[in-house]
Amino acid sequence: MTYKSDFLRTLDARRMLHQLTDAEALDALAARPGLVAYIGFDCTAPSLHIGNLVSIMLLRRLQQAGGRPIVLMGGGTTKVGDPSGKDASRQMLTVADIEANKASIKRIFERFLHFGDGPGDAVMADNADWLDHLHYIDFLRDFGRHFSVNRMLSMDSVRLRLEREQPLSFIEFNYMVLQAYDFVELNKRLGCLLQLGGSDQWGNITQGIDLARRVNGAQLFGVTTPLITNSDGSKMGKTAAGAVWLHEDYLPNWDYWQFWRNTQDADVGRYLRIFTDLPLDEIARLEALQGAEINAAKVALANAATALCRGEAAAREAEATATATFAEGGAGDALPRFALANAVPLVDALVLAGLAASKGEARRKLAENAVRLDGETVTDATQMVSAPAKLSLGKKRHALLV
RNA sequence: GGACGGGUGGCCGAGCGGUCAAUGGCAGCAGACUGUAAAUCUGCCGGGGUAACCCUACGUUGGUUCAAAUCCAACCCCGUCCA
Repeated sequence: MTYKSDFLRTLDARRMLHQLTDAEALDALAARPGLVAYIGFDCTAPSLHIGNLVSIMLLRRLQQAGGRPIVLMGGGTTKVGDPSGKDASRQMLTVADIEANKASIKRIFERFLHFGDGPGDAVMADNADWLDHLHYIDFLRDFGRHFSVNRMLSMDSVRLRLEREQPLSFIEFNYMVLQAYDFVELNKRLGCLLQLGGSDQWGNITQGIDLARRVNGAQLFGVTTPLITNSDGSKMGKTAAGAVWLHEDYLPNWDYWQFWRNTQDADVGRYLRIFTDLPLDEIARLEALQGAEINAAKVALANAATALCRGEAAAREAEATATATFAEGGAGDALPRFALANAVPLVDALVLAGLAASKGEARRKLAENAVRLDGETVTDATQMVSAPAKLSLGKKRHALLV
């Protein structure tokens, strides 16, 4: 269908729509300014990662379309743990960890959203504010009676776990109940009418919609995005170092830029649409590039995505470093640097520079002719290395000893 | 509470007294080919050591044995069914 509202039209054009409830009514609602929508973020790690980025972009697009985004920190729900899409229950996080994660995560959103008190400004909420002090019996009587266990058992998040005979504890079983209640609470407190999320959140979202209708007759809406995978079907956002963190403290700008730069050909257009604000006609042009020329599209993607999350300067520095390092065979400023006071054997230098996890691995890589020192292939583990020098493992990984 | 099944390296999953640092698959890393792509092929893939070799590891703790991931005991955890 064609949407009247900027918001849904944009999401559709950028292929960020998976499922939505009552499309026509929602479209009408979104066509008026000031639609309030929320997404919840659990505080399971001190930084969000690429997997959360679609959700963040969703809020950004809402704000760009004149809506009001609510970032809901899961200060309360993180204490319970979402079973969606998982086989094993997450290790229980301590309250102190959750608080620390929350404080750290909050900072990320300021890059993507404008916060404030105006009608279109984003606001931050924390479900710990209402979940931490729930009275169990009251809650069961007021809300618990609206949940059908029969139905909950049929929801993917639960059913798949049970079918695979994976453990599911009662605490996790409660997660969707709490998330449903969040929606009702945000509706009451902030006039929130829409919950956004990844496709794995559909069940949780519809539970909230149903609960609101039963409790106070409100009509709420839900929109989910498709699960973003690489075109080869693998999970997006994994690198050698693990997750691709949005937070600079957990992943340097250079690596963040490189992550996008190394996107597979087949994914470039899709990622440009979802993860950048570049105009769609520009994206169409970039996407159409053939052969080696598509590298230009990848640079554009890396620049735009990095600029959003890390700032323009970071993007420019990373691009300059990439040119100096790959095109010119030299070394750019953004390469990782490691202080080296005295000459050390090559194996130790490789470990120090983070190119090998252990000396054994360093030796193996040397034996594979994978190591270069200032551009020359080296194989002698006992060779002494002193600063300044550029160490390279393979074609892509470089480090400067200074 | 009872019966049965199970807990193995990042994940899945073999092994069920020695030849086991542990088959295989996935993921990952590197090499070749390329375009810092994909696909494909090749090698590597617990730690230390130039090496011989040493150390750590198969839920936990003890035990049997010359020798245990493999046998025994207790305990912890999980699943299925029963109460």
